[in-house]
Amino acid sequence: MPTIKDVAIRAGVTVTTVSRVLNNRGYISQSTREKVHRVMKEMHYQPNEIARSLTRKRSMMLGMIIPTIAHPFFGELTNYIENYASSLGYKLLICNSRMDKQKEKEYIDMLKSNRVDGVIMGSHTLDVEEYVKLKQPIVTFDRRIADIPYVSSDNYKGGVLAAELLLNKGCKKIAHICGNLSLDLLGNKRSEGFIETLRHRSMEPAVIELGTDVFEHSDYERVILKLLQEHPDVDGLFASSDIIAMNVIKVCSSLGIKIPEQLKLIGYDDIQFAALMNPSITTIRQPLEEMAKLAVDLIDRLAAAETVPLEHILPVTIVERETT
Amino acid sequence: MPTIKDVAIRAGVTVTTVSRVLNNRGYISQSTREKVHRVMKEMHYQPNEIARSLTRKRSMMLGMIIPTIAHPFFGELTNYIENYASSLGYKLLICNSRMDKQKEKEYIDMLKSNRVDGVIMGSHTLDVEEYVKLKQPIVTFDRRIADIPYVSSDNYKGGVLAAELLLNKGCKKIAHICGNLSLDLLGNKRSEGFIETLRHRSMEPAVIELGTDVFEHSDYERVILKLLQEHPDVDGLFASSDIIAMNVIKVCSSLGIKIPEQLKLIGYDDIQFAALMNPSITTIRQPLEEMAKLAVDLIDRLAAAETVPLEHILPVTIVERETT
DNA sequence: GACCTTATGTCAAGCGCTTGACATGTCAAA
DNA sequence: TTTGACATGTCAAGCGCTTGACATAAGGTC
Repeated sequence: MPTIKDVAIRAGVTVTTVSRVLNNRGYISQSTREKVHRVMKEMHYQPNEIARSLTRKRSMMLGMIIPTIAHPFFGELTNYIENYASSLGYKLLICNSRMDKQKEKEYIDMLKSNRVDGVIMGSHTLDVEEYVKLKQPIVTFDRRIADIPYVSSDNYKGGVLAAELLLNKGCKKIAHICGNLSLDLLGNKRSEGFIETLRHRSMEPAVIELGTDVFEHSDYERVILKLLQEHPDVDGLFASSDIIAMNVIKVCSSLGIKIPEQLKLIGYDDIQFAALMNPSITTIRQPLEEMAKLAVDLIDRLAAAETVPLEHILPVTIVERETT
Repeated sequence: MPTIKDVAIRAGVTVTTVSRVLNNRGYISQSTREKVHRVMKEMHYQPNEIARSLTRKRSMMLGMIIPTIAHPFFGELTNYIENYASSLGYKLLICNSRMDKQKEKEYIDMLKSNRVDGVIMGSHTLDVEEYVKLKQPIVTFDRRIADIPYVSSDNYKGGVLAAELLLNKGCKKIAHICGNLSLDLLGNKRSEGFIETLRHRSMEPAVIELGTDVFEHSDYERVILKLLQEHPDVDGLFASSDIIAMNVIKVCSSLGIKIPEQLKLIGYDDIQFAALMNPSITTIRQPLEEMAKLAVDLIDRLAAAETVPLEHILPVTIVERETT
């Protein structure tokens, strides 16, 4: 591959001159500029970004750590993040932590070594100090850690909305299935909002907590089956993610429980499949695209040494479909 | 951040010595090695991978270009690729081309500039010459271009299996919905295998081709609706992807067509949602994990200047579920 | 004519790391 | 004592690019 030096020689100027036209700095005559450009074309010159990163001390690279990109929620989120990041000139390095503490740690070290300009954390098995020792700008999804800026949807409000809709639909016996509450995630507020709202109406929902293993769907089905068998009178259910809701539909179908006639179901996230499911899922919609943009903007501003507010809670909306 | 020089000074040796212990080369006494390691720990030293990439002329970075990571097929594929790549020490840069020729071109340039060690192409809007000018190792998914190695499932066989199953189930009027055949993709062989098998039995399926826009699901529904209305007697349908099959289920449900009683449906890919759908989808399974590993291995060998075979067609299996 | 401004370039150090070439010391065998 | 084989380090060039510091020349202004 030709280097800047090769271009300079061929164009009959010095590397500084070539660098100047490359970076639009200093004074360069039109004719020189054109000649340099022509030579670059001729030689198929592509500036070596690695070398540039080294001198500029800026890699224009972002790291993103998530449980797995195969999960539709993270897939959609990452998609938005990559789209927006690339429009700002950033590249995206993805890291599937698989919710493994060790891997998460290794990825953090790797990202540091690669001098990424910032990291977006969507996987949270680590303790506070691990984050803090990271010197790069960080933004977190759905978790508040020390003084690291975070982005989340209004989880509490989402829970409230779900409760109110089930109540309005006349549900008498309500249940809730949520992820593992032992992880310190803001997503847990969905459950809080939901439960507290019901309690205001003197109702106590049956609550079931799932394991931390995002990948084991068969486990989901087992737990849901148990819930539905132990509480056959349940007529309203709030699942803390659309994936869980999909599993509920599946189990109900096998049990012959009709949705929404016998059981009304609400999910959370509004991933694309919520609408594609049969029946399509009523859900609490997170504004994923805005959340993604916000996260990238925060990193961008942090990288420019700006100080940014810590808390970024975006509004949710309820999307009514066929399950209610 | 401390540099190798800082470590050297603090440890009372030269940078060469530190570099040697970092890379395990040459002779280093146990005591020196330990001292250096201790100092690195103390200073929280992290070797600058950018600088290392520059001298080694090896970035240990792979680029992956796909239409969108939000699509579950690519999400799952990318997940496997990242998992395996990271086990070999590679990092993964993702690029969502959105099936946009211009973007695809820009990403290719970007990856070249960043001197990635290889690129995995899963998005194919570009013409042959664009690929060939790329000097890095490339591997392609589902497309044969010049002498670039490619990985795909046995698409033709998949089509045959689907046809045979529908026939065995006694379907009399069969239809097929496929992606856009104008793109030069190996996936088109699914349709070939399917149609040719039916013709051997003197049947001619109704075939509908979808647009190239992977993102416009509402378009899918419209087309499917039209097919089902124009051919109300269709009792067997092969969709060339599970996503399409999901849309079919949705439309059938709205039309009151019972699956599998009135219509038997087969998808392709076996993405996770195929099993989660209601009814769960019978589908042709691609061995995604092996395909992912194979692609990474190919890149790895290409990067080591090995020559590798061009064609890598992996076997498919049919997974029977509730839609047949 | 002296001085300033603007235009157009060149020089060379430095970013953090690797590595071939070279020096020095130690020790056992001849 | 000499020699050779290790063992343990150091020197310095180079990877490709950026950039502050420094020429040089051409016009303008007073």
